[in-house]
Amino acid sequence: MPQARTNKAAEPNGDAGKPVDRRVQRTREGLHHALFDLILEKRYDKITVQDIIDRANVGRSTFYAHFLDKEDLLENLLRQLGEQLHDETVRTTPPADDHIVHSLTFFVHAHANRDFYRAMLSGGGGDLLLDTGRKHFTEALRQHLDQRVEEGAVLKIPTPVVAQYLAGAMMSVLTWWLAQDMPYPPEEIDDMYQALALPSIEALT
Amino acid sequence: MPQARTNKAAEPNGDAGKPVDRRVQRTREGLHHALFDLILEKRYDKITVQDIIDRANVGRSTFYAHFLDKEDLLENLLRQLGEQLHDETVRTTPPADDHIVHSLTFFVHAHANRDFYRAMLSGGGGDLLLDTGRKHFTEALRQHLDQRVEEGAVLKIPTPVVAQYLAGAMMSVLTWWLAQDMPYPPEEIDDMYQALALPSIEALT
DNA sequence: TTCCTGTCGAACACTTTGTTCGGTTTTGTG
DNA sequence: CACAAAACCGAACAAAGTGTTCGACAGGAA
Repeated sequence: MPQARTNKAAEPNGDAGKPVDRRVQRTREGLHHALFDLILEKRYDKITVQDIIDRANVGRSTFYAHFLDKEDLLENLLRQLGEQLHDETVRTTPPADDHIVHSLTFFVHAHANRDFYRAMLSGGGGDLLLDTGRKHFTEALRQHLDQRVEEGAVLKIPTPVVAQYLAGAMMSVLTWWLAQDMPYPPEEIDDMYQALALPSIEALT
Repeated sequence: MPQARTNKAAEPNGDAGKPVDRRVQRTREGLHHALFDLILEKRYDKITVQDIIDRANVGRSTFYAHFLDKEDLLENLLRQLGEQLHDETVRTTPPADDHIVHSLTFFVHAHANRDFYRAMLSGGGGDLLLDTGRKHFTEALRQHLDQRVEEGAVLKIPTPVVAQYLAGAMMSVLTWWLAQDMPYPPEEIDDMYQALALPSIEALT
């Protein structure tokens, strides 16, 4: 078996440059694709392992040789999408920025993958997606805020609270925006978010 | 059967004052209690219908005569807790208030029922609880904002967006606070929330 | 080629779900 | 009290899904 009973994707993976058997790559990608496609077709929580392996044309035992269960596979898939988004952010965002944080990238990414996001959020697997997103965002925010503190600013409110507050607000607006079929373009909804967020931050010092 | 295949609790229930059979009341309460207790003991998503009816000492068929499934029961339970909270809010909150909205009551309620909240949020059923909470909060906010608009204020940002933003931030902070074992008393965390929320609102006009 | 490692797929034991139905008990009411 | 209606019991069931095992096989690396 590729790797038996552990969520190996969770491991830091020391890299070590092992090229990874092609067969492994294929089945992984196949399963990722299968799940992704299926999510666009039916509620996530109604998707069964059988559905996935049928679609991916993969043996049952093979599935369990790679992932612990359906959710493990989803986590993996989300991690991948997350990295994709992260790269995009780095590439797109210019070094200096008058915004607090790259929130626009989130909206753009969500807009680009709107079908997936929506299916995810209304299909019962929303927790994971939102948690992942919130973590990314919180982390970025905390960095930004800590930097300010180092520059001598004194904040009235602990940074974790602020980060959590803003990240939660972000995900909430994002969710709503998607659920309403995106009544505004990404730039516009982001402007609103920024308009709401900035006053709070300025009032902090 | 009491009522066959519909989530009757979802019905507006025109009341009509039918006293409701004692047996029905008992089994309902029993099931509510059972689920509540079980949630304090094990992850919600690991709880089975069998667990519930064993604990409540109720026949299998009886369960399905009252609720569609485990989730339906949970929704019911949450609705009840929600009403409890609502009553508390009405009773506690003085008519005039310098705060935007009764956010403190949320924190107090969460603090009082901290075990349940925490178990819920980390047990896989968090979606429902947060959704319910967010809806309550959003609704209250929207009323508040609409009132302002009627008084002649012009808002730069549509009220639904603002309500969603603030409600999401609220639930996020609440979640974090609970996950961290409530490092501050309810009043203090609420002050922080208000301190973050008020500037946004004032910047709206 | 030669090994090694993944993959196949059928079979299996197990858990959970939701329904059915005849028989029993409890309520509300006259 | 008595009696009909309503609710409950519980065993049995079909159906679906889960996760594991194992011998046979095939594709890839060296």
